[in-house]
Amino acid sequence: MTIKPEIQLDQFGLRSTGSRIAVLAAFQNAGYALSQGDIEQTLSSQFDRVTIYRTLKSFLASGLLHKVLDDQGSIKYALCQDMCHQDTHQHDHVHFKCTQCGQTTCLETVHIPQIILPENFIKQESNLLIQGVCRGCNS
Amino acid sequence: MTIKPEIQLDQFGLRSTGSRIAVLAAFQNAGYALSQGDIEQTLSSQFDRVTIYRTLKSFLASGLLHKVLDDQGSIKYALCQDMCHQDTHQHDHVHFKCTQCGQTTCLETVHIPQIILPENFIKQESNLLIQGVCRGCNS
DNA sequence: CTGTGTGCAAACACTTTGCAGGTGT
DNA sequence: ACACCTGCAAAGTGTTTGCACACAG
Repeated sequence: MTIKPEIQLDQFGLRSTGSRIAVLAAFQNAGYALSQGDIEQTLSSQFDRVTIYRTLKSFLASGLLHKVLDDQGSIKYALCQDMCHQDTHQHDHVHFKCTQCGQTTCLETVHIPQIILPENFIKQESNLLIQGVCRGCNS
Repeated sequence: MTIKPEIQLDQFGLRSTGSRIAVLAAFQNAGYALSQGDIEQTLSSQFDRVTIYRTLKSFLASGLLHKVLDDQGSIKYALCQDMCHQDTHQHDHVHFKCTQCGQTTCLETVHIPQIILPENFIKQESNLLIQGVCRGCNS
């Protein structure tokens, strides 16, 4: 189920403003990762481009969104899930980008296996992007 | 050991020109992933910025380089290794980006484990970027 | 000689910054 | 009331395209 944007914003210590509610709702509706450009289109320029950049930045900082890597270099964002709260995050899931529909989704159920690094390397964070054909396009 | 740029270019069906030799040599010397900007700096603007973009593009197309993801969205490139030839590629190794020195290296010896995707997802390619502290900086 | 690569100029796309005015709490 | 958010303008950065000339094979 989907939490009402105003409430979720409040939970993350963010003020409820028009643009924030709209951007958050866009993520909730999409269900997949969005870039700044995607959001601008979705909201059909209701809000200034700059505002969206700043909104994304504050969402990232507050822990409402996490970054999703892309093979084209365009950074995308996705909603953090239940295991994530303002401070504790849980992001070891796999991201899947479909080469047909272009959508990048979080596969919450698929986790990044533990990787053994060579001596003296310290791991802090990891990102796994798998590309291929998604369920919807594979028919 | 390092192959002479002219010979390697020829092996991949590319003409030997000044910029291509210089760019390829830059990758050989660096030993880690470079972005367009890194190359421009390394070659201290000996060549036009546009030429470098086009050189990278042709290297990618011919299979001499492969893309390396970055958490900032700036795409980097790294030399393909021995297992790679014009047609057959082998890129299931891990990329490691050091948060201190900023270098992204290919950990050729660390492979991406097999991931089991949900029903009906077809995997074509995968990219694993691990961030942390590298051997050199961890002292 | 021929087709491909290069340099320059310009266009295009993406992101950030400064500032004045508006808004949530 | 106050701090924070927004919109606009502008600058900064990264990447692509068109065209004339140069060069590798």
